[in-house]
Amino acid sequence: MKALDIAEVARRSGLPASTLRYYEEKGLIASVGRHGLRRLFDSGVLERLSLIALGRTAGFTLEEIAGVFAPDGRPRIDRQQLAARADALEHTIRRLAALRDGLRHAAACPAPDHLACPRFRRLLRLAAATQRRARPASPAAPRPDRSRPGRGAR
Amino acid sequence: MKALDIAEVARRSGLPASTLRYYEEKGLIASVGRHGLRRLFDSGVLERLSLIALGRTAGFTLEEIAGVFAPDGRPRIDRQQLAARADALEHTIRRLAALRDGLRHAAACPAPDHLACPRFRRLLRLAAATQRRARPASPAAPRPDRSRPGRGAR
DNA sequence: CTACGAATTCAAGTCGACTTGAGGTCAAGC
DNA sequence: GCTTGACCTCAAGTCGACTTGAATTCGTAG
Repeated sequence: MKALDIAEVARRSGLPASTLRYYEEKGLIASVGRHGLRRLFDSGVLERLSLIALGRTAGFTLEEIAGVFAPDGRPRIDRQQLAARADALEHTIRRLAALRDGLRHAAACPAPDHLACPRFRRLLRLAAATQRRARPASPAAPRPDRSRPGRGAR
Repeated sequence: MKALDIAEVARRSGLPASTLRYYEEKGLIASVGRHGLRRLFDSGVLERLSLIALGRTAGFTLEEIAGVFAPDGRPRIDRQQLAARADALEHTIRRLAALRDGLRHAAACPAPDHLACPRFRRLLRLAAATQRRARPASPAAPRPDRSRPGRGAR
């Protein structure tokens, strides 16, 4: 495990350095030391960043994600809570699957007004029924695309 | 289709009136008229709100959601774009499924440190690989729960 | 007709997650 | 040993999505 400087972590993770500093400040990641002023990260931080990204994709706040790690830094094992989150996630996944089907159908359906299409309405109802006070989720649309590392994609 | 006042729509949709006004201002919904100052909504707005909620769950911004509706208010049929969004969503769903599996496994796995568990690491790698600049997603965690209409969720 | 309470408008505030900018430091190359 | 450029800190700004509050307007019950 050789130490990586922030630029290297940024390059490998695709996150801007500012975000890495921010994450450190929030206690989501930790640097193993400094070289002068400069932070040095252990390469394990990359794995951790993957985990964080994953949690973000699932809609957890940074605080919640931080809560999954024990103070010592390793993932904490509150089996009960983990299972609960998995269940909630399952729920979200189902809603998203319904939306995906709805979109696909809308893209193919010849009906001029989707709201008139029975199939579409069924999907809609299903999705609405599945709904249970969910917070916004996320990454779906083809955006302007400021992809590369440089600017932080969010 | 009888006209509903904002309180009724709020009650039935579970959204606070302030959010409904905000959505109207943003062009996501429209009132069919006024009774004095008071907005009147057509009951179809409820369906539309479901669609909006669904889009939000999938991580679309309000602007993006608004973009899916044609100026006349019905869902617009840009089949190409719809299909693209469905694909992006598919992608997200897969990541979330990986996370769900990871969580379930973590809740069950006897290994003291999940990062040491080969199965967990595999899921992590998979998730990291699947990752392609995705925006935050969402609703997953069991929160403090300020459920009812009153306070807006999120 | 008056009072009450629900709705309205508009400006400002909040929250999470970052980004930006000004001004400072320091290790490495020349 | 000096310059340079990557990094640093800290405060402030931004963006999306709403919420809150003050001041005002009405429809309706009494």
